[in-house]
Amino acid sequence: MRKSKEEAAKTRVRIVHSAADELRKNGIARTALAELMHEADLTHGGFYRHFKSKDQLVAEACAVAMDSLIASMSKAASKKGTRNALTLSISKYLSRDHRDHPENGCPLASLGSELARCDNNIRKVATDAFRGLVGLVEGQMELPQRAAKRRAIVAACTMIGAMTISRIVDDPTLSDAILKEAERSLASTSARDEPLAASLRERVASGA
Amino acid sequence: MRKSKEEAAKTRVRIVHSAADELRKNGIARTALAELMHEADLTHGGFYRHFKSKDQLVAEACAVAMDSLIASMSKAASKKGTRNALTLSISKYLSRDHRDHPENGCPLASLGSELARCDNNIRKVATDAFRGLVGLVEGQMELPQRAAKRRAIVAACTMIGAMTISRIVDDPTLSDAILKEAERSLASTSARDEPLAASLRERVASGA
DNA sequence: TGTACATCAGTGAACGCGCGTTCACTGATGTAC
DNA sequence: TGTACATCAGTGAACGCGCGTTCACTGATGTAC
Repeated sequence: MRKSKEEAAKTRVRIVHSAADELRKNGIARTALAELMHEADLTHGGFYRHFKSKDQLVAEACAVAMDSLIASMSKAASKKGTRNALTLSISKYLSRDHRDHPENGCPLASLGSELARCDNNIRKVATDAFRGLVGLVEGQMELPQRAAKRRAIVAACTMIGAMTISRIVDDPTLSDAILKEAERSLASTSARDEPLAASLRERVASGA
Repeated sequence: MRKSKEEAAKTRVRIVHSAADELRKNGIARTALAELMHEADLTHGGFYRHFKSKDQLVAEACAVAMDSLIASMSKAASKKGTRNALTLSISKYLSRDHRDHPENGCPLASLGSELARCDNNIRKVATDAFRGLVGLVEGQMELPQRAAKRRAIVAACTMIGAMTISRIVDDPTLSDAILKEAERSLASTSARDEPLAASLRERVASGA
């Protein structure tokens, strides 16, 4: 039955990926190791050959999930068109597709309140994940570094909060509005002329 | 052993309140009925005399929790001083005290990601809770109703997101910064002259 | 108003299930010689 | 290069615990007459 080291390494990766999906879909507490191992075409007994605990897997899966989100946002940002990179990134994050597919999305949005009660290791990974998201946004702002970072922190919180709430809300119209309004509000966050642009955009949007 | 209707009604309220605390402190999945009944000085067997399921209790506790948060924000907003009502409300929400005491705070922040996976009844209550928070903020804005509502939705998401993340993050400096930056960013949200004020505030803050 | 009976709030034990973790086992891989 | 043995990835059953829910019971309250 023993597998080669190479195969074992692949198995490990498969477990982490299936965990990343299951965790974001069902939450930490409701994700069962047996189910997640089955998803990776394994029986649950073998789990502890690869990880020392469920918590360790959660930490790794969280890191992988955020890396993949950031990669997909970066990819979206590099699309050619009239809109700038930051607008594209934010629009990707605040999309209905993201809302409707938490299993491929931001772990801070799908696991946020649970992460706050996790062990130190997981919180460390989650902190890095947040820093990663802030870094992405910050890097796409056309602003001096300090101001960019400060705005990026708030923008990331708005994105995470809006995504979380849009999934809770049972009224589809409100859910859509949350995403749209957050996107519009953040659209101005990148521009150096933010204030005026935001003000104008809002007047146009409200038909005033 | 039977208690009078009056006493039974008080017992019920006690259970809901102890649930509101326990749930916000430990999350939905990790809150055990036995523990929460013990907190209300009861044995767990009597639970089903008052509620038909844990989910029903979660729904009621969530509603009570949000009502109490909104009351405390309103109270904070009515303090005399130079700062306006909205600024005071937001400052109350984004306080370190709120961050450090989830058991008395916003259920959308402490339970957010779990609520997204709850049953319809709970999500309905959570939706009302969100609308309540938006309503409070909206009502304190000195803006035409439509614009106020649109900004209030985003402000509420930013507040909830910032509070959630500030509790996850393992770096106290970053945690404080998240709250502070969100507060500063939202400070301008109430004023009709938002854009310019925000811009000036930011320049002053960054020492430019 | 008093009496007899039904109701039901609260108790404490038990049930049953899900799930994290452990364990004995298998047999292919890795390694020492 | 071949051989003997150790290692260990993966299996499948079992353990043990936590917890939501149920249940028989108690005795005070509520109610019908």
